[in-house]
Parts: sequence; structure tokens; C-alpha cells
Amino acid sequence: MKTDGTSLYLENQVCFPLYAASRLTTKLYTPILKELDLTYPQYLVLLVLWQHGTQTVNEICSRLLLESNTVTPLLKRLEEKNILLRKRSEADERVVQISLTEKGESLKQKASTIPGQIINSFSDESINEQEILNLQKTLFKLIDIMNRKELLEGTCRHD
Amino acid sequence: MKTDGTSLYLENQVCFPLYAASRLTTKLYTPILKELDLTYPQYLVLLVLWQHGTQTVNEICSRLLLESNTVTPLLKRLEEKNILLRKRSEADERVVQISLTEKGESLKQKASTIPGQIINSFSDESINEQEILNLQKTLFKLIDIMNRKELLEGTCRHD
DNA sequence: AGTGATTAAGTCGTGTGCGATACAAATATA
DNA sequence: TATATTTGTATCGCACACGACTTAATCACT
Repeated sequence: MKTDGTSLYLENQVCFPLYAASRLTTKLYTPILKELDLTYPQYLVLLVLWQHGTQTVNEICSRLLLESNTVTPLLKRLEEKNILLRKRSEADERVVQISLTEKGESLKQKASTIPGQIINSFSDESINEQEILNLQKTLFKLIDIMNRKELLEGTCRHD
Repeated sequence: MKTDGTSLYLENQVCFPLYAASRLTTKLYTPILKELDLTYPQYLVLLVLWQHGTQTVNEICSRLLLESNTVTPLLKRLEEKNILLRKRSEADERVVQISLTEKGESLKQKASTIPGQIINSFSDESINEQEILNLQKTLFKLIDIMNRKELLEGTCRHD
């Protein structure tokens, strides 16, 4: 650990490049998603619905690591666009099942070119595929650690 | 590039782990920063002010890769907390110089333990320092690419 | 059956982020 | 020197994120 005065320098943080890279990446998606009339978080919701089919609000929250108070309004906006349906479960009235409409399903076709478009926008650049795969691997590792840490904090009482 | 149906799977995206890791990291800082009555973006503004001293709104924007419409209200909130001063330059009336108050300077002492606290919260975990350094390096590379791309887009006309 | 704890989803308030745009000051150009 | 363009900051509107809290439904346990 650094003991000089540089530990507070922006270049020495990990948090900052994560934060900046995330924002810039979202920005990269924005014009592409605009053609589908979607925001980036809305696109993520669709990814999990395309991949795993009808599921509860809670399952969507867990998969995206978002809180219900973020996801609920997001789902309402997608419902207004006729992309998905929200239906209370009969077995358990607390649960709301989210399912895709015809329109929501059909968007998958249009979205299928998006990963390619994103990759292509990097193809000329000085970053190779292995580097991206390593990045992805480390990020998932970090996410796993922080996510477990958060769950632990939540269950331990401090009074 | 994948031609099967898995290219839209959440696990195969790079954007998602970036987005999730960024949010979880911010969450990690939140309780620590709460003791200084700061939000995470406010902390970032202070980092660049501690590091580079008095500077313009524009310089802060460039360093954090944020737009002025994000930074302006952020600075106003910090001004209300008596952490910094906003003063129009006399040489160029468009420019606003941001300088730290006594209180803003003194916060640096209290903040000096933060990087250590964050690192310690990972110390038990299965992620080594080299991996973090590689992550940081790749992220800065990505940021550089996306940042340059954005600047280019901005200057080329498409009519 | 009754009751306290837990759970799923949602409401509310605050603080970002950013696209689109406004406005004034400075600069470039005719 | 008048006018067009650029630049620095800010305003506005919308969509997240999340902490703190609420509500209703279910569960656990007596």
C-alpha cells in the first residue's frame, strides 16, 4: 500500500476507471439502442427476458443486481411501450410475473446485430480479444466478491 | 464472432459486468463517504481538486469525463456545503474557476484513509493485486479508445 | 387459529448522467 | 468594424439508482 501522497490520485484508483468506462460504454450503446427506442437498462432487462423467459421481478433484480425500486419503474415504462406484461401470480399474490409480448419477442431479431456492431466499433483499435476476455473474467470475479459481501452485510445485525 | 444464439446472453456481454461492477463499487464507497457527508461523484470532484488545485469547470469535466450539465449542479451542491468556491474569471468572463475552501482542503486528511479501507475490504478475497492492476490498465485503455472515438464523432459532420 | 417475522413489490425523495438546447463572452472572418 | 462561429457554462427534461420506508401476502411457530 502506498504511503506517499499519491494514493488519492485519480490515476491510482480502480473505482474511477470502472465508473468512467461504464458510462462511456453506455454512451456507445445509446445511438444503436435509440433505433429500437430503448435505453441501456431497458436493453439489459430485455436480455434477461430473451435469455430466461417469463420470470418474476425478483429474478430480474437478482440477475441485473439492481434493487426493486429501480426495476419496478423500468418495467412500467417497458409495459407502456407494449414490450412486456406484468401479471400478479395466482399462487403467490406478492409475486409479479414479467412476460414478453409479441413485440418484445420480435425485438430480439432486431437486437441480434447489436453485439456485432459494438465489437466492430473496436475492431480497428489496439485492444485484442484476449484482453477483453480477461477484463470480463476479472469483472465477474469482482462482482461476485462485492455481491457476496453485500449479502453478508445485509444479514448481520449491528445493534 | 459468435453465430449461435448466445451472443445476446448476459454472461457474454462486456457492457454488463462493467455496469454492475461500477455500481457495486460505488455502493462499497457509500457508507465510508457518508461519514464525510459526500456522494461518490462529489468525492471524485474533490480528488481532482486535491490533486490539481484550483481549475475551471471545463478541466474538471475533462478529467472526470463528465458533461458540464452533470458537473455544474454537482459543484453547486459542494458550494452549498462550503467545500468549494465558484468564481468567474476576470480574464474570460465565460470561465468559472473552482477552488477549495479551508474546509475542502481539510477534508483531504479525513479522506486519506479511504483507499486503504477499500483495499482492506478486499484483502481476504481471492483476487490478487496484479489482477487489479491489469484490470485498471485495460480499463484506461478502453476509456482512451472510447473517449477518442467520441471526440471524433463530435467533430465530423454527417448531413 | 393466532401472531410475529419474513418476503415481494412498490412509493418517495435525493442525486446523478446526459441529450438537447440556451446564452453570453470571446474569437475568427469577412 | 460588423457578423458569423466557437466556446464555457448553465437550464431543462427524462431516466435511472438507491436508501429508507410502506404495504400486503405468506411463512414459521406456537
